[in-house]
Amino acid sequence: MTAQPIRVLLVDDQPLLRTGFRMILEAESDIAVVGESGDGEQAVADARALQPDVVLMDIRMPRVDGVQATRQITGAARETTPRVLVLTTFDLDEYVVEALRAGASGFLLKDVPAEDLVTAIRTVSRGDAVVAPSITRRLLDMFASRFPATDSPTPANLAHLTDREREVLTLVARGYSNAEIAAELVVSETTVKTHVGNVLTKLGLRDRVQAAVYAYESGLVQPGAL
Amino acid sequence: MTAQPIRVLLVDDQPLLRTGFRMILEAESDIAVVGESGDGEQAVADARALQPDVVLMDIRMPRVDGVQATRQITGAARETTPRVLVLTTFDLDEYVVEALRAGASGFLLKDVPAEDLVTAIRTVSRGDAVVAPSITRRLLDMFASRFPATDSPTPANLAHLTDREREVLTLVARGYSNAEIAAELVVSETTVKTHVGNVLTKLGLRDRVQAAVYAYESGLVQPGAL
DNA sequence: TGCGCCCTCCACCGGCAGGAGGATCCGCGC
DNA sequence: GCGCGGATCCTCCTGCCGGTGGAGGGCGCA
Repeated sequence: MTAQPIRVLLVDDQPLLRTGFRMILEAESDIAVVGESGDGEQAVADARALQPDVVLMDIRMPRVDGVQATRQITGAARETTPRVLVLTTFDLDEYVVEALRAGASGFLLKDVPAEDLVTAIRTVSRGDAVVAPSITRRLLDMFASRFPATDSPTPANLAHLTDREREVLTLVARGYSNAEIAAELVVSETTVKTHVGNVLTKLGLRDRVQAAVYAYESGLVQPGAL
Repeated sequence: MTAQPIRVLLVDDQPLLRTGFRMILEAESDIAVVGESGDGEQAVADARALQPDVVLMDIRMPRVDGVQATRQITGAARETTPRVLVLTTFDLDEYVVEALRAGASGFLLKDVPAEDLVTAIRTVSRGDAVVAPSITRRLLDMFASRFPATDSPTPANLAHLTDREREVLTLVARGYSNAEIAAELVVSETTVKTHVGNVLTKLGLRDRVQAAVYAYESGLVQPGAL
């Protein structure tokens, strides 16, 4: 695959498991196990010293757990940040989400077939991500529940707004006053008030606070887009 | 694998592509292509009539596009909802997210190796999900950026609020007036105004609209939780 | 050409919001 | 006991917001 073999660091508190993985991986000509770490703290140090391409990381470990170790490894601002492939015994959501935030490039269950493991390592080393199917399912579900909005891209009422009104609404939802919106759109404050009034009437809302809430709830604006 | 073969419906506006996929799939003994649809509208009808286990759905199509068709197929409240495996030519985020919301069980790029395609169909038919590695990468990135929450559970400033103030803030973020909040909390409106004033001062905001926005942006309240 | 929709702007007015300033009560820690 | 912070309540005042009513200009469609 590559001229240089993929450098892998094994991190697990069970030596037996590390040995098992090592045997699987060393059977592949393009993969080289460059080290083993027994806990998170050592893993962080080893990752720094050995500069592996991929870190195979158990999530449950003494001292520093896998999530924290992942955070520290991926957080290190270096040229070549190792990719972290997380191993979980159970597909617990909490760990998955945490590790994700920590910057992991993938998740596998420990009962992964040897073949899939090596494939996953190659995938991750390329910069792509890999997630066990059963975990993917949950991820997608969480994702879908997070973004339920577009089912009604324009919740009926939103469609009744003119472009200008929708534009004003988004600015209201940023916390702008009428005067600020007027300045932003280069029109008079009176005009802004007209638009805001129309929005409130059309959406059946009372004041601009409810309009801002509506903007978020309808998906017109989304958290983080600020 | 199963006694009954996996029933697959092919949806793509290019007949040539359908034929190609059909040839690949029919070489597998546990997979049966039960139909082909040339556009989204027909796909919805076929899915209803043929009751496939898996729908292989192109995203770009005339009339009704793949996202809409997916929504209608997965949205149909029936015993056995077909799993939808979406095919994209490019790994465009927009389509992926849209299809996700629509209830798709997976995403593959059209240049997927034949072997991976059949594996994916088997995975999806089991109820698991499958996503092409390059797309997974993006999904994880979006995920991580979407849930920065735990890193700063309380964006510093939020922590400075008292319980009562935080309570008032969440009600402000629901679009409640001071009078309504007073009624809800069974205190006088004056008290509410005091709390709101404290919140604005502590968070460095100007008015309740900005407070509502802050509540959403900080994650104190979340869309859909209404 | 005329109708309708949208964007633009104005004046007037009532109301709620938010700031200033001060006050009481309670619980907690020194 | 005393101080401190939080929750509760009050008045006065200013200002922005939102409602009402009206008006002109541009653009598309019948």
